Amino acid sequence: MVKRIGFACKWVKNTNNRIESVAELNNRVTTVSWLNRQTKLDAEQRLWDIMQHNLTASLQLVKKVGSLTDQLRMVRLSSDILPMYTEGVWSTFWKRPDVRNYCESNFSIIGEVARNLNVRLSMHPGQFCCLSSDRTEVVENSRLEIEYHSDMIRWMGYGKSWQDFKCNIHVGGRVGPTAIRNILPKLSSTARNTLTIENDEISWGLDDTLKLADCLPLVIDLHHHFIKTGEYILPSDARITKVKDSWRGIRPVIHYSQCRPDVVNSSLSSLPDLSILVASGIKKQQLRGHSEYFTNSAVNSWAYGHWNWADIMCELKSKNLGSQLLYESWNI
DNA sequence: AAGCGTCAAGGCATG
DNA sequence: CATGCCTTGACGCTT
Repeated sequence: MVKRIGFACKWVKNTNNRIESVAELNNRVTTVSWLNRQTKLDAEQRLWDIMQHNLTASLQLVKKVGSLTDQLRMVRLSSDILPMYTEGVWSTFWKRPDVRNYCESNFSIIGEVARNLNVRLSMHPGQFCCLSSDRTEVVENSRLEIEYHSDMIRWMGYGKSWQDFKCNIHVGGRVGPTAIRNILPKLSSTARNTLTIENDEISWGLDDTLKLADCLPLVIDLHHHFIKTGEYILPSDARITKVKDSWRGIRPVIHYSQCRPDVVNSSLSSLPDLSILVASGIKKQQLRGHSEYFTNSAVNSWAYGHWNWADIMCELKSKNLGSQLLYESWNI
């Protein structure tokens, strides 16, 4: 069993101590408002160009990750590969048969390469995907967002069996875990095979996501759990056992990040104490932010204990650079 | 070349 | 009720 460490969405390089995006491995973007200012022809040409670029870049990214040592072969693909896929007006572009054919054949290559190179892939619909909203139109839009990801996952040849791919969401919204449970029968089999539920740091924490352990795998975000509760949860904790069991034999994935050292402003070799930080006037909002690198060695030592039972997705500004450093510090 | 304003969507915190 | 923030840069437009 390979123990993996991964990163999210973007490949960067270090140039003169500055983190710099590598264009040919990363996505291009556009905005609805920009598209609306163009002629339909120009706008659709732009979407076509972005689609071509992003699919090529995603393939190159998977190949790049596939060239790393086994334990670093894990990456989250961006949700922005096909911009406006679920937007009210421009979603029509993505229904064109020529567009769908292009997506289908190119995503299929990405999936094939990932499987050949043993790269573990995932995706993560963003904050606007709220399956547990109390507004029906928001739930419906969120369902479409899930199915957008499911289309990409299916084209890549995943979603055929339980957790051959991870598509991670938060509970989101005001209704709570029950809403997630209730909507599952309305989702595609691809979505039901790939969805995972992550605890957040404000509304729905680990105690809430655990209520879904019988129907979906749970992703514990160690940082979110710390921000919400102040706890450095241990691998031996009974709740961790429940999280692990929710994956039904597949090696789980957890998320890991650290507070920004300039916000915490304390020793980098001891565990920050949440209650002391909050008492000193630091807002939880500020503590939510992710650091550039994993500079706190005490927090790293604690997180290391979790690598035994789960692959670790790093959420860092320094992306692949920071996860590589973490791997090097752990692989002595 | 450099600087600045803009960006689909939800929801929470703040005033 | 209205505004700003979260995340976060990348892009396009102006100077």
